[in-house]
Amino acid sequence: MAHFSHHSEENYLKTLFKLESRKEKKVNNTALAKALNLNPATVLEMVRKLADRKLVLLKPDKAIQLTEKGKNRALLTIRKHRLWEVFLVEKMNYKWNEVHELAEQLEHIESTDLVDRLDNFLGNPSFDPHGDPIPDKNGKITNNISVPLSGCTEGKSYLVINLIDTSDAFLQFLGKLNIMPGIKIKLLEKVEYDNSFSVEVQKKNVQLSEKVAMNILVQHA
Amino acid sequence: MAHFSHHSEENYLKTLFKLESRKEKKVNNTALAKALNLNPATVLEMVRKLADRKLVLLKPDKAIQLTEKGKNRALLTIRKHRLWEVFLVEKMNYKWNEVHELAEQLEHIESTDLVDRLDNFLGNPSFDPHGDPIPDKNGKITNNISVPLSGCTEGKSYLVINLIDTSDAFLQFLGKLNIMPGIKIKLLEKVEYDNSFSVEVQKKNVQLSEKVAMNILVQHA
DNA sequence: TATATTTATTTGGTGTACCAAATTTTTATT
DNA sequence: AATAAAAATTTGGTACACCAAATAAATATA
Repeated sequence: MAHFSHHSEENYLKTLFKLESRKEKKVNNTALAKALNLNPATVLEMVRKLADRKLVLLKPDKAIQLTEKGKNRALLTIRKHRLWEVFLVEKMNYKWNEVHELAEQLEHIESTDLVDRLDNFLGNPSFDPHGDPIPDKNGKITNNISVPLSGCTEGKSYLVINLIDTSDAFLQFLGKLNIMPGIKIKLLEKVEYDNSFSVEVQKKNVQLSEKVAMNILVQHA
Repeated sequence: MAHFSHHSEENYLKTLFKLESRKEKKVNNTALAKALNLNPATVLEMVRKLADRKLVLLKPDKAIQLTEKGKNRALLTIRKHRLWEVFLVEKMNYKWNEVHELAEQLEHIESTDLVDRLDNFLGNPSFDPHGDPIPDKNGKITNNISVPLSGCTEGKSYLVINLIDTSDAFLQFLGKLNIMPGIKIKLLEKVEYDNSFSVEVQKKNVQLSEKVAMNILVQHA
C-alpha cells in the first residue's frame, strides 16, 4: 500500500547535509554510517541508490556529496523537522528537550503544502526551540542572527556577539570567566534540574546560570 | 533504524474495526483483503501475525475478529485520524474533503500523549469534519448525537432525527420526498461542483441542495 | 449428489532496508 | 618499500510487507 522509501532517504539526506555543514573534512562512507548509526555496507548500498536518483555524487576520492536536488530535499526535511518542533513547543506545550523524537516522526509527513501552512500558522518563525534556523520554503536559511545562549543547542559551538545586560557587575563577572564578544563558547550541556548551562570557554569548563545564559548573545560558529 | 510495523498493523486493525461495525456479516479474509485493497495471500499472512500478537482471533468458521486489545488499538488509531482531521480543517484551513490522505499519514505518529494534547488543543471535539465521532482517550465513542446531514459520510446510512428549519415550505418540500424524522437516509454522494447531496430514501434516489442537507439532523444508523 | 463457484491456503517470488563477516583497496606509519 | 591500520566493498543473510498463480477446501447451485 504505502511506500516509505522517502522515509529513510530523507534521513540520509538530512544527516548528509548536517555533516557537510560542519565541513571539517569530506564526508565519507564511514562518517555517514557512524552518524546514522548504521552498518557501512548498508550505507554504501543506499548511497549508491541515492546516486542513481541524482541526490548525491560519489566523488573519485570517495567523498559523498549532495547534489542541488539532494540539498533541497535535505533542507525541506530540516524545515519540516524544525517547524514541527516549534508546533510541539508552542502549541502542544512540550519542553524544548522533549520534542526531538516526535519531530523525527513528523518530519516525514509528505506534503510541502502542509508545512507551508504550518509555517504560516506558527507565524513564520526563523528559529526552532533549540535556536536552530528554519529554512524558508525556498530552502533559504536566515543565518547569523544572534540569539541568547540559553536557547542554543547542546554540543554546538558559538561565537559571542553581544551582551544584553551591560551592567558593570555582569561584565566583570563574565570577564573573570573570559567571556566576551568575539570569544568562542561550546555549549556542553543544559542541566535539567537547575536550568544551568555547562559551557567550555578557552579549554575550561564553567557553569552558567540560566539568567547569565539569557544575557549572552551568540551566533552559530 | 525505525520500524514501521505499527504502520500497516494499524491499517489492518482500523479497517477490521470498520468492517465489524457494519456487522452485516462476519468479516472474512476476502472482505478484509478487498477493503484494504490487498492480495488475499498477503492479508492471510498478516492476519496470522496479528493473531500471534493477540490482536485478532481466527474463528473456526474463518471469521476474523478483533480482540479487546485489537479493538483498543483500532480505536486509538481512529482517534488519532479523526483528531488530526479536525486539526487540518480547523487550524490548517483545509476543506473537509482534502484532509483524508494527510490524516492517513498523521494517524501513524506514535505517541498517545501527543494525541491527548492535540485533543485538548482542539477543545475536545466529539466529531471530525465528516461528522464521524471521535473516540475519547479511553476509546469511548460519543454516539447518537444528531448532526446535519451535510456533515455526514458518503456511503453511510442515517436516521433522520430532527429538522432545523421548521418552516412550512421546507416541511412540505421534504414531505414530498418522504423525508421526516424516523426515516432512514443513505448518503450516496456529495457532489463536488454544486455541493449537492445524492441520497437514497425508501429505495429512491433524490438530490438535495446543500441548504436542505444542512437543515436535516441525523444520527448514525 | 455432482458440479460450479467462491473462499482459503500454499508456494515461490519481489523490493526495501537492514546486518555480520570476509575481502579488497587505500592510506598511514615505520 | 613493507607493514599496519583504516576504509571501502563484496558476499551471503534477515525481516517485513507485498504479489501472482496454483491448489485445496468449503459453499452454493443445478
